[in-house]
Amino acid sequence: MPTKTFLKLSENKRAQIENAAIHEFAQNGLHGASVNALVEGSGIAKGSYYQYFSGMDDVFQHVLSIARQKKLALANELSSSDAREIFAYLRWLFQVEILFELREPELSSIEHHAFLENVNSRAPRDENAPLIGGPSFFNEFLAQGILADDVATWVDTKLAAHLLGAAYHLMTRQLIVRLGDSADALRSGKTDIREDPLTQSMLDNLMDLLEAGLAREPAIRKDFYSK
Amino acid sequence: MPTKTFLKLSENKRAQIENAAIHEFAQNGLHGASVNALVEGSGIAKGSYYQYFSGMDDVFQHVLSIARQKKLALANELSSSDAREIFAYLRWLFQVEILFELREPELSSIEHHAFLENVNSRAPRDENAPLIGGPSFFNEFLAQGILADDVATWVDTKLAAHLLGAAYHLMTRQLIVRLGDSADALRSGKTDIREDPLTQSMLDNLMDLLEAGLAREPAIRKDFYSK
DNA sequence: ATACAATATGACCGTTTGGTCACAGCAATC
DNA sequence: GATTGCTGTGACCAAACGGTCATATTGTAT
Repeated sequence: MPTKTFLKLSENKRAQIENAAIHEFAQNGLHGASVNALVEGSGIAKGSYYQYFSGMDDVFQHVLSIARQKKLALANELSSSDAREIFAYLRWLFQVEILFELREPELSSIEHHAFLENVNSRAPRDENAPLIGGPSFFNEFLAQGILADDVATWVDTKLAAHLLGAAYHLMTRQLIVRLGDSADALRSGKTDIREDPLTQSMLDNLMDLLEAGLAREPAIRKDFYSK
Repeated sequence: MPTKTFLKLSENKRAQIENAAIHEFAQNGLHGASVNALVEGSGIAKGSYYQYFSGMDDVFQHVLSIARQKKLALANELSSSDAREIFAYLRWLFQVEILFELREPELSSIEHHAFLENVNSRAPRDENAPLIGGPSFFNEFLAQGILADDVATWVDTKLAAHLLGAAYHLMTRQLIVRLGDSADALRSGKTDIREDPLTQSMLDNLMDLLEAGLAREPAIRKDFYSK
């Protein structure tokens, strides 16, 4: 984490440093970034930089925490109408993710980088943080779903949690591509995402895919094939 | 692609170079690898290396093609009993992927790196290659499924294709972790994956998740909730 | 005004990076 | 033996890398 010296910095100076880091990491991820680029982008001396952060990892973690903070704020802003039902909650999660990607594309990119670079490594995950979209998050999510009788008991929660995690992290960009021109209205807030027909129809489709797989007994499913 | 000089090399020398590259890329991906490491691992002079390849990308593409080749060979080896039904084919795909990860973990890692680094970048995908697991592959897969009446017509194939792609690339390692000790028997070939109860039960669960979402009319689904 | 601590600075360090190139070795042709 | 063309080599390059540190500047307490 940053030193106390950094935390004492003036608002705009800190913002300048953070924005440069956000820009760099969003483009190149953690592994692709360079300290020199971070420093030059910040407009301060290199020595100062090392007085604020212990190294690149430190900066990345800090920026990542900013991203998560902002997403949390956005999530609070977009209150969910009926989060009790578990698939309504999942749908709400995707809406938050879409809005976050639209409004804070760089911070969103950083989160994706963090997720993917974590997946990529064979190192054991950090299970300590029950983060939104993290490895243990959807596990807990599904466990709750079973308790609430929204998810079928036969579902292998660990397996399904990974499936949800993959969908959660990899689907958003595709959804946004599909939004096309109507993305602008969502980004600016002119359209409420909860009432945007295109978004909702895509989410209908996606949620149907997921919900059908999670909510039903396979024996019952087999009896009522669509064909 | 490699120069003709490289293709004229003796078997063991070429293998030595390729193995070094495989090792390096499996560990660090394309972006994390270094030319120097590739050269030193190969035991040849740097000048020679640049006589074989135009640069790191070139080596990576070559190694990637090796990986795809080997996976194809493995796929041919593991003949599918009933590939006509589309979900049986999907199940077979996952089995191939599991075996590939078990028997050629480094090549598999390279493939995953290629996929993830591609996802990560905002650059447009290469749609020219209808590769197994590639962006257009599952699209075509689902289109066929609809024709064969295995997939419901209401399914948004592009959306679902991305979901399948995500599952395909991110689930395998989790599946293998869950295999635990029985992985060794599969790796050595002592157990046929098509008859391994643990594998099949996990695939049952995974396929149920996917199949239920893809095969059924949402209206029908809603009538027959498991609860 | 003085003293002392906290902060800011960029020149500088050794290392590693991707890439080149003049030269050496070698086999085939004349 | 001389000539030619292909292959192999590692010293060498400029640039970039992460990181340090003596020094300069600023802030604060006395």
